[in-house]
Amino acid sequence: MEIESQYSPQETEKKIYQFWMKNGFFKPEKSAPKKSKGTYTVVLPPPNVTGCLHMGHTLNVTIQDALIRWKRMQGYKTLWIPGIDHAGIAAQNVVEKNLRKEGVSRFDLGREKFIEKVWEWKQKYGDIILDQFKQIGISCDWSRTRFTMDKDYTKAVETAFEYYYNKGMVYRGKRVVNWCPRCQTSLSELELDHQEEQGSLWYIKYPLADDKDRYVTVATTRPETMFGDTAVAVNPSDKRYEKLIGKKLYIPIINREIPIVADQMIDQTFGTGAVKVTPAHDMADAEIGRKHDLEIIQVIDERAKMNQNAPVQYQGLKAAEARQKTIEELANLGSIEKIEPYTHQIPKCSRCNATIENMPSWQWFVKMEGPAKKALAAVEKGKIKFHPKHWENLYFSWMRNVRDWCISRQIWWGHKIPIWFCQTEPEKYFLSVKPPKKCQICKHCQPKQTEDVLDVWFSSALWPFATLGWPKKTKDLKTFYPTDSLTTGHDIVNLWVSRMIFSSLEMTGAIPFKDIVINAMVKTKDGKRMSKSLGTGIDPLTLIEKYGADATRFGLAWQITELQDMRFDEANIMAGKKFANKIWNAARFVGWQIGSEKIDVAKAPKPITDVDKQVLAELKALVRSTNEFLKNFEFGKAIQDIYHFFWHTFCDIYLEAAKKQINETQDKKLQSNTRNILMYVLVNSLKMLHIFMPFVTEQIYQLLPIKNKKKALIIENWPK
RNA sequence: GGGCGCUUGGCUCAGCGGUAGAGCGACUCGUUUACACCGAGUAGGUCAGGGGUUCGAUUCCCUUAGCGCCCACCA
Repeated sequence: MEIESQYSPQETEKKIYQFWMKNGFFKPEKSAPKKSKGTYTVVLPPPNVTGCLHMGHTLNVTIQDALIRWKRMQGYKTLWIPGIDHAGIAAQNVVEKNLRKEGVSRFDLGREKFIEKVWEWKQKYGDIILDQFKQIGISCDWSRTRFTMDKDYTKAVETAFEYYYNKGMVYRGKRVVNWCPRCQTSLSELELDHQEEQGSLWYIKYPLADDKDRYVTVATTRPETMFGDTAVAVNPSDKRYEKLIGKKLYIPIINREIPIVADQMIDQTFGTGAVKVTPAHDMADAEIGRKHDLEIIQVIDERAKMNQNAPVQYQGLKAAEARQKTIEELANLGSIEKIEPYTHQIPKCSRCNATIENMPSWQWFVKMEGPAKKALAAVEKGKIKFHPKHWENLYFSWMRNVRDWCISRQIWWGHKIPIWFCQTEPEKYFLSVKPPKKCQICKHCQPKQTEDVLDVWFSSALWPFATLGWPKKTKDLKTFYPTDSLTTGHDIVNLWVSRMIFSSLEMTGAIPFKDIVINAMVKTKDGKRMSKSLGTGIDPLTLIEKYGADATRFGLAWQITELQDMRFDEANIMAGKKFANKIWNAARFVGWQIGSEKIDVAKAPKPITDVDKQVLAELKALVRSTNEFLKNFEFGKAIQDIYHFFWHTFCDIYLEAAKKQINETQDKKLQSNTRNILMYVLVNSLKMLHIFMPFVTEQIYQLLPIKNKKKALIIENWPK
């Protein structure tokens, strides 16, 4: 073989990937043997349309590709379905931000036009993201690529909603949400930034109703919400207030009567141990309010101004202005006991930095009691396993305390909830997936669909089966479902994995997957989060360009342990590049020793010398341990062992010995046997290496003189 | 506030009841007909601190400190 002594991934990788694609090796129909050992299915956690490839994705798909390639070579009918998530508010944000550069808001455009814009974005960037994945060399069946807003997928979403609705599991309720007064939408916790602000803690005296000379002092950072107070809460075991529980207090200024209630939640050591409860404007207070059946009085509106429930002189004031006025008025009344400086975290809108207001709003919920029970049992009984196991704790703790799922969002981009409101009786509604011909309530009005959109996770929860065609009874669904393993980060165990499990049990009656592989979070060497905005992110595409995809994959796989974080060290990628070169040169040497004679590697040659014995025995042991490691999803150990064998046993010891066994003897039998062993060990090493470093290994395979060679290494038989 | 994880040679990490290993890096020597992205070696750690269990602990338990993550309703 006339080959360069330096392996250059950049030229090879593109060529090899095209070769695989052209031959359809990623498709189960083309890659599986006629008599397959069964199926092995994986669904790719769909990246957001907004995203571009980061180290987390790279690690995540490296693992999945190793599994899929391993199973494919073992003779399973393997399918790996890729796709993209429409990413709800994240996508809406990005497009909105882009529009803002042109001085246009989404409200200027209107809903229809805006959604068109998001679709344009998706068309443009969806493919870019998938191309990035291809650069890593992953073997997804691209012909089955799905998007969570595709027509068929939308059908699945509607069917799922219908299912819950018809079973009486969907309801509408008022709940305190995070509201951005500028963006006019509720936001999830993930969409908030917390900023430290210097504020004050005001100690305000609330007089007792039956004895105006006595009072209870409450501490608050938000005095202006006092007009919405419907109780004062104390800890039941707080001696100071024991005798006051159940008595009434007056809210200063407005002199409305409110009860003193007892609640475990109250921290006796904070402030005065007595808390004003404003169920409308505080999540915690809302919880207390629910427990004690308190009235909810909203005093701040959607624009963060005081509404008609506040005293007249306050109405229309911004919350901050109202606070000032409240303090002045309280001071005049002599109701302020003291003021302490207080530093606290203020929630801000991550998009526009406006201060978030908590306020009650109507939302849609799915009852979780039934689904959670089933989902819990599936993991408890071991039908679904977490790897590493301890991650199941995260799942259990969430599932055991799960609250009803708020599935509605007040954004524009997403699946519209198929609920229609009667215009005659506006409180009444009905379900209709298609625009209804007439109102099912009053039979004569023109019903209006809710503006709300479903939580993105509602649709991603259906991913394992909706990608296979559900609710249609497709051949794919029948063949490939349930899937086998799901690989993802621990950050979305509750958001996503849990929801896939119960959704699958509800919709299909089956578990969505058997094994959940939790991959580590990739952090910087100093343990910092990798983030673009912090400038701590590392772009995997740059690494691929610099060292090659094989090296990048190797470097990441090498660092896989059971830990929750991976401190990423680029040195390992460099080691990967060296290793790729080592493999390349070992193969070059073997090819050189052999010439053009085709070697049969179907069976292991018989050893003659001690080194022969050693290398063959170690290879055999390696195959066994590698299978064991992979079965247990211990990828780091697997690649480290293969590396060690290849470099130190095969190259350092056997190759050196082989030089002597071939060149320093006249023994023809020993010479040819040594050549056979060289080729045999090389090819079998390549097979195992292939699942982590697919490109170099395939390239070498293509060049080697082997008898009865398969068309490609990717469909070769896994060593026995 | 609660929960979880981590703390082992310069760096990234294994390991595990009987006084420590790998890769990278460093150093020494060697090799220029597979590979200098190489080979053969060497140095380097009181296994975060304290306490306990034990014949014996890096390994088990408690505790302190630091780091990280998740959850949460400190007004």
